[in-house]
Amino acid sequence: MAQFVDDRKSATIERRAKLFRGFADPSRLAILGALCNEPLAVHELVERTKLSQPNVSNHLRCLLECGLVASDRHGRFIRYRISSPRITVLLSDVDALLDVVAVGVEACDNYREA
Amino acid sequence: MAQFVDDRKSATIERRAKLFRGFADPSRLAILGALCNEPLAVHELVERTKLSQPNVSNHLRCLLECGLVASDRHGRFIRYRISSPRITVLLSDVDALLDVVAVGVEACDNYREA
DNA sequence: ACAACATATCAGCGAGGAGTGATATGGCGC
DNA sequence: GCGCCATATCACTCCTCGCTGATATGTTGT
Repeated sequence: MAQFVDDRKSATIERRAKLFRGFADPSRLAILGALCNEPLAVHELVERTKLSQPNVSNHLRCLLECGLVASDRHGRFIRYRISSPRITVLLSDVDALLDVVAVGVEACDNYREA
Repeated sequence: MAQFVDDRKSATIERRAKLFRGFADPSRLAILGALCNEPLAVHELVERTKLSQPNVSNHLRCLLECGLVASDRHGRFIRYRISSPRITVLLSDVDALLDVVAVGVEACDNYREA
């Protein structure tokens, strides 16, 4: 197992933190989760996530820039999809971890209930 | 592969987001990373992460409440350790994902450089 | 009991980011 | 070309969270 760096200013750590923040929002998680099942156009994402259209677009731009999703134009629709299966793996890992720590996480009030 | 829920208000998604937020901070990542290598007392974490002592304590309380770390008193020291190997797995998977998307994540300016 | 060290707690400040609403751009069919 | 639909952009507000500084609690040796 690779040793982890511990200096908070390390570039490695900052990259990790930045990536985690990409996932640390219910709206983006909803979008990513939906895209893990199947590629979808924006208006479909709006329907399923019940977010406003500008909101979805904003998040998609961010996810696109970060390389977490990719997009193809199909007529006047733009279809978004997960860029790598590793994302699905990551989400599954979180669920696995939640099996162990879910109670504690619920209880922790350092973060509000979203 | 399990289907992911897509409604942003789902309890599942909110739990995931909350857990991700636990990891979405350089300071906590530094602490967790250090603890992945070996159990450590607070003052040792302070040395390695170069964070202030109250700051480390605050993060540790959060991580403890969330069940991500555990603690044992040894004399006047309190030794903290990772609560589950799944955490190490999660961190490794993030690094794996970063191998693919690191460039994009660096470039994305929706989040500042921490 | 007192001094010294280890850790925890808390209030207050400051900054980053999520959501909204209005608006702009772009492609399609008639 | 003109509406219409799909998507993107932007300014603004509110709220949340991380850090600091001062202080409290706790433990060990002498």
